[in-house]
Amino acid sequence: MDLNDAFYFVQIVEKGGFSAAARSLNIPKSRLSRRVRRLEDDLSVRLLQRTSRIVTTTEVGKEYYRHAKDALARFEIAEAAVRRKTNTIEGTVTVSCSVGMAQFALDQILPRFLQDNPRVIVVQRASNQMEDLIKDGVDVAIRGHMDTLPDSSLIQTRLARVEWHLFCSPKFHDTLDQADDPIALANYPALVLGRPRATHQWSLTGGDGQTASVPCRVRFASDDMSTLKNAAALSLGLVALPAYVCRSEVEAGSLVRVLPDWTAGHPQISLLMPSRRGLLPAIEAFLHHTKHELPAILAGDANQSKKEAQR
Amino acid sequence: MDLNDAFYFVQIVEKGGFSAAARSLNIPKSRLSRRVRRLEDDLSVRLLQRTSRIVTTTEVGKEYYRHAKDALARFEIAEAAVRRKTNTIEGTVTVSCSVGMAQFALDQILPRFLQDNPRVIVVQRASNQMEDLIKDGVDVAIRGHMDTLPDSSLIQTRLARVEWHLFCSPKFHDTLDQADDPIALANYPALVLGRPRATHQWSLTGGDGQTASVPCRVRFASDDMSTLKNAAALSLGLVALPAYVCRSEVEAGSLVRVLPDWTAGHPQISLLMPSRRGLLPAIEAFLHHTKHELPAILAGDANQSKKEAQR
DNA sequence: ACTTATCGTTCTATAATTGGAACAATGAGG
DNA sequence: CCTCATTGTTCCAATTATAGAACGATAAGT
Repeated sequence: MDLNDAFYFVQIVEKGGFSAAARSLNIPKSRLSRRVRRLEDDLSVRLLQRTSRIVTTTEVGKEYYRHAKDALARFEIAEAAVRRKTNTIEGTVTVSCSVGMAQFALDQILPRFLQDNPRVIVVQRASNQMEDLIKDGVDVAIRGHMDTLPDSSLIQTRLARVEWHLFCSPKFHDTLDQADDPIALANYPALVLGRPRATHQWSLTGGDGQTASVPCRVRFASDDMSTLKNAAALSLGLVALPAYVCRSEVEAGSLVRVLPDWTAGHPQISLLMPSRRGLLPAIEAFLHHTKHELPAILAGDANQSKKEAQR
Repeated sequence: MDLNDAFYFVQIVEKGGFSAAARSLNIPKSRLSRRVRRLEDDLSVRLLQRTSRIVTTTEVGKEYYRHAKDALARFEIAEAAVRRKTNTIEGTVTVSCSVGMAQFALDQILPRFLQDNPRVIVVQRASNQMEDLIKDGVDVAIRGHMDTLPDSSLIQTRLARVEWHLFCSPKFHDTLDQADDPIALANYPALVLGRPRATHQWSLTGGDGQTASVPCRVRFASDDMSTLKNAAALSLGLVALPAYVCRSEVEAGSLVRVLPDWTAGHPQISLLMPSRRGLLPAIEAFLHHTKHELPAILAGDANQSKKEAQR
């Protein structure tokens, strides 16, 4: 009974196929094919039902997967325990995050982490669509979300809450009829993140808890926050963005905040991990670093901002 | 990173030495020696301190042993879970069949199977369109078909051949011009299964092998055999249905068979499975049960029919 | 109704692992 | 002090697993 067979099997289940697993592990798929067959022969039961096109896990296969995955996690813990004792923080940490997070928050965090941990390799996957952490081999994901995340199989840690504000250029600000009433902002040209819905509107929350839905006219929609920011600076319209994304522009005066008493959302930023892998020292180190550094950056560390302003 | 190395290491720790472990496992000790060294190289730590006389576990080795033993225990649990399932008739069997088959044949078979196998869960998927067994996780499909099935990757077992007959109500039967000539039935209102083609016709086969194609006028088309049967009983027209579907109505006198010497098709009923290898006992039990019971029901078990008639 | 891309499996020369004997190191018993 | 049995390690022919191409099957794209 070869324990590695179980490992290969788990990889195939998680990656969703022989080829996918082979690519991910950088091994030929002929090996996987043979090893799984041997495992099935040993157990004298079919674990994967396969055609040339798709692979599905049988009832027994699911059962075996659950336990085997658990066993493998223990092995990783065993290895991690040894590495910890030998003070070797090394290995690869794969981090998933949104493009915006990459550009405006992790750009400050990751380089420092790499400096502090010279033997760690970081692979960053910036993407705006939430990927399957396990299938894509992601160790840590940093995501913003409005409501509580449903996925229960993931470990989640709250990092910070951020505020979204409305911004526009000073020049555009002058053209507003009234700059203190949400309703008055209706039907101004809007620069929106992502793909706009038919009837786009801003959901604003006032300082005293009151809410307002302001319909707007989509002038430009993009996945990229930088581009939106530039468009706003060129007076093309109003844009709702996370406060930390626009901080430097506001300080530099190229953007001004519209409706300073209202927010355009305050999502929770969470850190997600698949199961126990977080105990690997390199991942643990990344976790610690991020938990320690990210909230200050998202909140807009007051001291640092002031320092920059003084210079 | 070879997981088996960890297994060998644990054995050596538990048996107290390379030779003892080798004897216990019935493998040469040269293997153990090499594997432990490789494990130590991978972890870049010494796990066992060995002289030619005595073996002691290092501090890190003890730590690794604790976790690795734990992981191995999980693997045993995984294997045990599979063994249990392969030794017990239990688990879930997913059965795909046509709606008609579900209503008029499996309705008698499945309850008995469930009674006989109390630890088995059956999931029935009644659908008139052939689904992808593997993609949809179907263990067993029961299908009727005229010609040989093409799909080669599936295991197929012939269960029975059934006959389709023409039926109508006694009252409707009286209105027929001639009740013994296929040609004379042309253009009577027809109740047809499925979606009717532009030119619908019955393909009839006589007792002596002669064939006839009789065009007909579609009055009502439905996917549901029950509804068609009721419509026929209400004298709405002629209907072609499997004999076993209408047996009780014929015995009760609410339907009569038209052209008793002619059949309207005699499809093969087959049982399909994704693979023969590593069958779960529960599925095997279902197979056996179905092969044993279904042919009699489809053929219209004479004894049982008579018994029911006598009561 | 084609072509194309991708899937899992199979084939075979090649590379890695293995078993068993020989090995040096060690301590027990006389 | 000197066997001698037993320890873990090393060596090399024989076995076994492997990589990579070829393969048949299957969807999707055109």
